[in-house]
Amino acid sequence: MIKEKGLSYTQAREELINLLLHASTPLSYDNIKNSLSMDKATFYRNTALFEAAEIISSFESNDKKRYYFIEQNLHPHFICTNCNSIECLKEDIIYALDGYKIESITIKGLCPECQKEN
Amino acid sequence: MIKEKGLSYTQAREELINLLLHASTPLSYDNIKNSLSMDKATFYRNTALFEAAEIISSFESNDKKRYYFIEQNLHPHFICTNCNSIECLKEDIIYALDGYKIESITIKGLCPECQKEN
DNA sequence: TTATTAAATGCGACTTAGTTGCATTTAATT
DNA sequence: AATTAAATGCAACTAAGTCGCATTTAATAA
Repeated sequence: MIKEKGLSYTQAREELINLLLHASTPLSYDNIKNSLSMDKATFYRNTALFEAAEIISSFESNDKKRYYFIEQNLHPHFICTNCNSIECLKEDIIYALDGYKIESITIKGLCPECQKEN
Repeated sequence: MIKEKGLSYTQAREELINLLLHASTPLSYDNIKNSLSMDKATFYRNTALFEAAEIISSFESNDKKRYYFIEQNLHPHFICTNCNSIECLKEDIIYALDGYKIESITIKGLCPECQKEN
C-alpha cells in the first residue's frame, strides 16, 4: 500500500497505516498519541504525505482537531456539535458533482443522544 | 432578528449580522477583519452566541479557520482542498437522518479548476 | 431624563493544534 | 559494507481562537 505509491516503507508509516486501517472512525493525533511511537512532527508529516498520495483523507472537526481516515467506501461522517462525537453514517451517499472530485462529506448537527437532552 | 432571540441589540452585533446576511459565501474572521469595527474577542464571543441561538452556523475549513454563515436554505458547502476556496452548492440536498438534527453539510475535494490543473 | 446595574466590549496575555529548522538516524541502492 | 537522500526526533515557533479583567454601553427603574 505504501510502496504502491512510491513511498519508502518505514516503521512509523506502517504503524500509522495499521492504526487507521483498523479504526472504526476517523482519528486525530490526540486520539492515538499514546499508541504512537513516532513523534508528533512525524505523524503530521506522514499524514500530509498520505493525503497527497490519496491513501488517506481527513477533515477538521468541531474541536479544532484534524481527523484522518482511510476511505473504504465513500460515506458521510457525522459530527455532533454538542458532544463532538464522530460517527460514520452507513448510508452510501453517492454524489456526482460534475467537474468536482469528492474526497469527503461531513454533516454537522446534533446526534440523537444530544438532541434528546434538550 | 437579534431581539427575537432575547439578545441585547448592540452596534457590534448589528454589524456582524449585516455582514453575514449580505455575504454570498461563509466568512471567517480573517476574511472580514478589516471591515469590522469590533475586536477579535467580540467577534468570536458573538459568533458563539449566535450559534447557540441558532441564528448562524459554522464549519472548520481546510485552512484551520472557522467560517460562519446565515443559513437560508440548507445546502452543502464545497471546500477545495487545493485552493481552499469555499462555494455554496446549489443543489438542495435534503437529508432526513432519523433522530439527528442537521446544521450543515460540507463536501471536501477538488474544485473544477484545481482538478483540471492535474 | 437620569441613575443603576448587568451585560458587552477592548485589550493583552494566554492556549494549543499543527509546523518548521536542523542535527541525527535510517532505508534503499551501488 | 559504503553511500546518500530521505525520514525522524527534538525544540522552537506560528497563528486561530480563548480568557481575565478593567472599562463602556444597553436596558430597566426611579
